[in-house]
Amino acid sequence: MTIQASRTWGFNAAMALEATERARAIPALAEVFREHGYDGASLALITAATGLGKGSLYHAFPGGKDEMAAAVLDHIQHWFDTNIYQPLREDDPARALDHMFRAVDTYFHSGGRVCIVGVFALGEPRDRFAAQIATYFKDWVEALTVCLERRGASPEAARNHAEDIVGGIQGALVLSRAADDVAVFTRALNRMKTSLDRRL
Amino acid sequence: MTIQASRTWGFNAAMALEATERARAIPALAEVFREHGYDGASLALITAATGLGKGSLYHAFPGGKDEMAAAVLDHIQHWFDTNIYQPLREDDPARALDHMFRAVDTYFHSGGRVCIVGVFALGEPRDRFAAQIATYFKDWVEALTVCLERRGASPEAARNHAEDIVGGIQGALVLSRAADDVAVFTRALNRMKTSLDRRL
DNA sequence: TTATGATTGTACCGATCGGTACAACCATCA
DNA sequence: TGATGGTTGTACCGATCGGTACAATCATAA
Repeated sequence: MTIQASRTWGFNAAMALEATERARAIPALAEVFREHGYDGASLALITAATGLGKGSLYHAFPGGKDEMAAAVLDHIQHWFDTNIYQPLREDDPARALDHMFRAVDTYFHSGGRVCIVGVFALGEPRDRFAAQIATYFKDWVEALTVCLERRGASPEAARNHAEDIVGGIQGALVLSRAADDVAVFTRALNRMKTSLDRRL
Repeated sequence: MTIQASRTWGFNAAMALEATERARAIPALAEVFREHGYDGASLALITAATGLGKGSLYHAFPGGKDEMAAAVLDHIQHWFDTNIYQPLREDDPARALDHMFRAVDTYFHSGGRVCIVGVFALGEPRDRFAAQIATYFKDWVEALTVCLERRGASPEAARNHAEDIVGGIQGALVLSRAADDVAVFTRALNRMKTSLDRRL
């Protein structure tokens, strides 16, 4: 549709097309990496999930699996940045926090979905994507710290609480997945939300 | 030494030998699975880490990688049970809690070491070892709940706090690994320790 | 309609995977 | 010393890995 039309644009249409093809493949790629990890995401699984043959895949991602995973991480980073970190830094603190918890609950399917960045952080591709992994969590903690400070917490108290929350979310994902029970995640999230009132 | 001597014991010496050979290999196996995950732990890495050839390896673990990983999980479960869960259930609560935090800090090398069970829970071998993974966390939460109840907390408060702590430890391992900074883990652990006083 | 160039399915590559088979080895015991 | 049986190194298996090459295909522009 839009793709077919874009073919007639002329000069740099190829670049735009390539970009939209990449973007179109990323959700499926993310799901494969999320469910099988980096090593477990074989080309066979990837072609099946994306519906793209090896030809198209390596046309869009000349760097192979490495570039696919990097693109997925970039996409996630961008999504969290605009949808969660920015509001935490700039919007009304109470509103931004409430929004964050709702967005996190939705994004992780109430704990039924695991965090790719967390999976990568614990697994073997840790070193390959170390920078992107570190940035994801660092930005989250920092944005949340800013938000809690604006809400009245001292710098150290805000940072401590922010680390507790971001870590708590990751831990809740682990426990929820281990028990195969999304209620674990939901409970943990609710406790963090109420802890906002208890802790200043 | 002891192994050579056990060769002359007679009748069921073979079984004892096999058992000790298994036990001797388990620490190295655990390290490989911890650092590379289940899929990433190739037979090449395993033979290198254990110093055992394929012949010996499949003699001690006829079930292959599956049995090796299961043996590692069993060993971990047993270690946590005797060293952490049992004291939580039976010893003086304050002493058991203090002991738990110290043991956890030591076991995970202050966050430099990752939790194999957590890695398995998030990764692809999740279904294969689902029962062992679920038990590990369930037992931990339950033992900790018992301890907090004996310390005076209500059943729900105890359970909530226990889930927060076990989840918090797992989350702190993720964050610590992502940032490649063990201080993150140490800080989180200290905060949990002090939260014991704040929360009843 | 034909020429062009982007797109893609498919055959194939060497490497490595987990696992098996088996011959050589070695300490024991008669 | 020679026979025995547990132990182990090594060659090999089919399958699959990530990646490459390339010919067939297709929509477009002339």
